[in-house]
Order: sequence, then C-alpha cells, then structure tokens
Amino acid sequence: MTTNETADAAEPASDAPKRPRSGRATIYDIAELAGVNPSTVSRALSRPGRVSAKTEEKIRRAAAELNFRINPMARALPTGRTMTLAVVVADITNPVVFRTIRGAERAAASSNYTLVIAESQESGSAEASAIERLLPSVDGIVLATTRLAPEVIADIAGRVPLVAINSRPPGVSSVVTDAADAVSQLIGHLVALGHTSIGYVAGPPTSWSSAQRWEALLAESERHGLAVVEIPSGSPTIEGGHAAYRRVIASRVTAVVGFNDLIAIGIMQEAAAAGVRVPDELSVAGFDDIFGSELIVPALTTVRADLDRAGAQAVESLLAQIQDGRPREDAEPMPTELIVRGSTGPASARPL
Amino acid sequence: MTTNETADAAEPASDAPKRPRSGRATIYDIAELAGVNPSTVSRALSRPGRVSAKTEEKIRRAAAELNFRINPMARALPTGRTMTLAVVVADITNPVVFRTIRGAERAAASSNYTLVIAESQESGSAEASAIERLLPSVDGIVLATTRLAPEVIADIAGRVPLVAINSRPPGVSSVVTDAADAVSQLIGHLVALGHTSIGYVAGPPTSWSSAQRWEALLAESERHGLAVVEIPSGSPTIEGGHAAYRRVIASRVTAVVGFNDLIAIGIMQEAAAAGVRVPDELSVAGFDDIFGSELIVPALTTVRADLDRAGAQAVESLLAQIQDGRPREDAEPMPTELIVRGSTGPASARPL
DNA sequence: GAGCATTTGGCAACCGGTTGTCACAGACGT
DNA sequence: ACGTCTGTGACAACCGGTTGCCAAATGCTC
Repeated sequence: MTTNETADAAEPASDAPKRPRSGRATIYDIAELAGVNPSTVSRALSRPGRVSAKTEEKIRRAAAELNFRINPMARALPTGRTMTLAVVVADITNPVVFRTIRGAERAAASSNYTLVIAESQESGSAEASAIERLLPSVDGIVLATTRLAPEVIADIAGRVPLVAINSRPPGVSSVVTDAADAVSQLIGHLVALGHTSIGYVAGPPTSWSSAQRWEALLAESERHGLAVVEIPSGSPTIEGGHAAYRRVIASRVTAVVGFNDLIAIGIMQEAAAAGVRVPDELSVAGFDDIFGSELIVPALTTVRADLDRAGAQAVESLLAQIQDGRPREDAEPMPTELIVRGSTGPASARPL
Repeated sequence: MTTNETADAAEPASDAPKRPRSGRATIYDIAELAGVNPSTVSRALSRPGRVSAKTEEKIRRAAAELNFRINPMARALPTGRTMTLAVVVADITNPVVFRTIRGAERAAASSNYTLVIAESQESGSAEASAIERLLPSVDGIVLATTRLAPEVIADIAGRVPLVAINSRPPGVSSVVTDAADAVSQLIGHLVALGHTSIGYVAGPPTSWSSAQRWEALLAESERHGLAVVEIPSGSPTIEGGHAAYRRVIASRVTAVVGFNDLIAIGIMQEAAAAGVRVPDELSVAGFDDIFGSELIVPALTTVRADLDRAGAQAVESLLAQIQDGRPREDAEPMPTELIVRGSTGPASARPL
C-alpha cells in the first residue's frame, strides 16, 4: 500500500495535480532561465524602461523561448485589472444588438481587452443579477439595454466604470444616436410625400430612445403642423408590430413609423396579410436599417445608425474612463442617415 | 521625510491602495464575523457537507450580511477553474451564428458559466491568436468556425476541452447537424417538383459542413439519377451568392441549392435584378432558415436546424467534458426540418 | 466511562503574478 | 581619493481564495 502510494505520488502523477493549467511557463521559469529575480521579470514585461535594456532583452528572449503567456487571472488578482469588459444586452438575436456587439468586440480586441456578453432576456431582475455576477471580474460594463431603472444604472456606475448605449441615465456616460436629427430627416421625407397624419409605434415604455424619438416626433409635428399619435407595442419585435397593427389602422394615419425596423416589418406583414398595399395605402418606416430591411418587399425605408461605431465608441469611452478613473464627458450624438426605399410613398388621396 | 512617509502609509491612504476592488467583502471578513478560520469559510461555501450544518449556517448568515460575492479570479488562480467558456466564431453578424451563440449563452449561464465571444473575422491566423490569448482564462472552447485546419483544432483540443460545431476534426468532440437527412429532404422535395438538374453553390472550401452537404447531394443524385454540379462561391454571404449567380445560370440547372440562406438570398437578388423569375424559371433553396428568409419575396425554401439547441448542446457537451476530464462521445447528428416556401416550384418546362 | 472511529476546524503553503522598499553597484563630480 | 546620486535588481509581502495535513472535538460502541 505504502509503496503503492509513493509510486502514485512520484513522477507519473497521473492527473498532474502540480500542473493545474496546461504546462504553461511562469515568470519564475523565465527568471530561472534568465538568471534574474521573478520580480525583475514582471517589471521587464509590464513596466517598460524600469529595467536595463540589457536585462530586458535577456528576459524577453527567455520568455519567447519558453513561449510564455501571462496568466490573466494571476495578474488580475493583485491589480484588480481583469482586461475584460462586459456588454449587457436584452436579446442577442436582435439584429440591432449584434451589430453593436461586433463593434464593441473589435474595439475591445484592438485594445487587448476581452469581451463577455451577458444576455438578460427577460426581467430587469435577471439583468441586475447578471451584472452582479459579472461585476467582480470585469473592468467595465457597456449597457445596451432598457430594462433597468436610471437610478439603478447610476448606482452600478458608481461601483464600476460604465457606459450606456442609447440611454442617458443621469451622471452616467453614454453613447446615443441623434434622435432629433433622425426623426427630422424621416419626417421631412414623409411631409414631402404629403403625409399629414403620422403614427408612431413605440418601443418598450422603459426605452429611453423610444421616448426620445417620440419627443422628437412631437417637436416635428409642431413645426410642420402634423397630426401625430403614439401607439403602444408590446415589444420591440416583429410580434410587437403585429400586435400594434390594428391600432395603426384604427388611427387612420397615412404613414406609420415604427420604433425600430422589427416593428415596422411586423406592421408590413400584417398589412400584407390584410391586403393593405404598402406604400400605396400606408407608408411604413423604421429605424436601424437591420439585416432584412432591404429583403422585405417593398424594401423598408429606415434611418440607419452606425451601430458598429456606436459599440466601438462605447468601448473606447469606457476604456478612457478606466484609464483616468473619471467618466469622460459624452461625445456628440451619433449622426444618422435616412435610407429611402420602397415602403414609403405619396400620401394616399383618400385615407383607408 | 520619515515622518512624512509614515503619515502617508497611515489611515487616509488617499486612493485606497488597500481596496483594489470595490469594497467587496472577502472570506476573511466573513471568517472574522463568524468567528471561524477563513479556510472553514472557503469549505463551507464550496464544499457542501464538509463542515457542520451549524457552522455552515453561521457562515452563510455572515456571508449574506456582508453581501459576499466570491472573487472568481482568486478562486481560479489555485484551482485553474475559471468558470468561463469561450465561443469562437468567424462572423458575429452572420445570422446563423448568433442563434448558436444565444443557445450557448443560455446553457452556460444556467450552469453559472460565463461566455466570452471571440470573433476571428479574417484569417485563420487571427483566429489562432485569439484562441491563444483566451486559452489561459477559459475552461473550454466552443469552436463554431471553419477557418482552422483539423490538425490545428485537434492540437488545441489536446490542451483544453473543446467542442466543434459543424465540423468533425478527428478525435475532437463535436455537434453537427444531420446533413444527409437535410439534403435528402430537400432533394426529395425538388425531385417531387420535377427537377433533374440541380446546382449546389458551395461554402468556403475549408467548410466541413459544406463538404458534407455536397457529399450528401452526390449520394442523392445517384439515388435519383440527377445531374448535379458544384459551383464555388467566394464566401458564405449574400455577396458570395451574387458572385456565383452567373455560373448558376451558365450551368443551366433548374434548381439551385445554396450552402446557406445568405448565398441563396444573394442568388435570388441577382435573379431578380436579371429579370429571371423565381421559382418559375429557377428554384432556389438554402440551409439554416435564418432571419430574413421569410421576409424575402418569394420567401425562401430552406432546411431549418435548431441552432439554439446546437449551441446549447455544444456547451453541455463541453461541460460534461470538463467534468470528467475525458471527451464525451458525440451525440447523434441533430435533426433538421424542411421548410417549404415560395422560392421552389415545379421545374420549368423549357430550361432558361 | 474508557476506547476508538469519525467529524470538524485550524494552520500554512500555494496558485502566479505585482509592487513598496531597500541595498548595492557603477557613474559621476569635486 | 572620496562621497553622492542615480539606476538596477532582489526581497518579501500581498491579492483572495483552495486544500493537504493534522490535532482537537465529537460521537459511538461496549
């Protein structure tokens, strides 16, 4: 037995309890190979100029030879810097969202940060708990979701660098698109087509950007003397568009603007099912220019925002904030671009 | 000087070098509050049953009172378990991919794992380096991409638990969809419509699943006595479909099957631009049933795979592998479902 | 109530880096 | 020649957990 045990404990070490992570070299190995102290290795690798050029060269060579990769966890422990960012979204499959994610991912990767995605799908509570879970292991958070109350967000922002996308919680830095300009372009287009009564199918009640768009629409209606109505939708999805359709028709508007393209597409589908011709009898427009907007027939008129850039900008702002410890003042709202396609046309002579 | 130094080291400690991470409680705080040793706290929290129920209760209470959250980094350091999984994809914005990601995210979250996304976009080398970067900080990898050579994948799989989606590198566990069945259903449908000459617009040459589909198509062609041709596409995107269109027409087939829906959509767009009517003059079908497939007109006939489930299954298989240390034998290929829509119709009496 | 097996909790080492402090070396000035 | 200054590298403590080992405490049997 005893012999057996010692045999087990000896060289072979079947499941390698001494090598928790795959045989990676550590700074100690490098130190030994280069004949210096581990602390010198650490400094040579992370504090340029702190050690002499000669020593640094020697250490670099040794590190390369051993194919050294720093252990992020070990580094994060004493420094608190995890080199990881979280982006919290409500629904990954929302085409709007993944463009943002991609932009964020690029920006993060180019600064050697890793991005983790948290999807909160349902309730704000799930979202809060996801954030809570992630908090200790990230250096900052990009919040691209609408489920959380502004004060909750502000609270979180007090504990960790945070940038919100398309919402402006007080005291929290954010990246937003220029809703006023976007709506102005779109309404200008519709007015030019002769529309005087316009419906707006809103997003979730908690959505800051939906509220912004509605506000901008109100302002435009005053300027142009339009009739505008706000129509609720259950959710910012195709189903939300379906659900809102009857109220759209009931409102007798000649043009309807969806909070986003998904809602607009939902409305178009219902219109098609009901035999209502778009744009002859009803003009439809949306926001975001998601994939699919130009596939549907007629192709959807929409306002494009550069979501990749929004995501990237959020990450950049976040990194800046991490750097200097204080939130950066917000950049200008991001420009938007009206994309006119087939779903909008002249106001019909006689309303439905 | 000396007095100054001691003063500096004393209480105030302006930027709190003692509190690297936001005032989080540690197991030491809990230990103090509960009047036990930190190691006991550690065991109470992570090794159920190791300490007496009474002590555990006391510790739990203290932990709750201090709002304790374990520091994942500190735990990962000695154990090597990071509770993090990586999923490597070629292109986040590909609709096929994000469904998979969502499934993976759900499965990971429900096992308290965090998911990090790595997009490799371009070259296989970027992909390899991303993996290399992530390696030390994840417990496993889901590979949903085609850019890496099988032997490279096998090599990585030797160093870290890995599951491939839609490819079958030797000796690596994987989750794949049932290409034979998918193709069989689709071809059955086309044959029933009278098609006898069918084109297949392939995905990237490195794509295992594209090769599988082509193989299955060959087998079906023998069974049904069809003429089939393989047509290259630059990339598995709408643009790839555009690029392949002329060769499709030149081949004089009556039906064309795209490696995926994006390619199929690209072909349909070109056909529309050229005035070729789908499905009257050309039937088009794809794979995956992505968002947008039913928006395009005519709606795309396609073969749906449950990608959410594929992602989830990959993660589950990965977790099982992490648990018992040995790769799990692969599950059955995942079933698929033919979705017949408007883009396929009877073979035209006289070919183009 | 003694003897023994089994829990239970504490000690201390360790994971792999970072960093404050300090000693020593060499460069330099006078 | 000496003292000083600057630059360099080493020592050791620390980040916040985990875990092997051991001794004390407890429970059990007879």
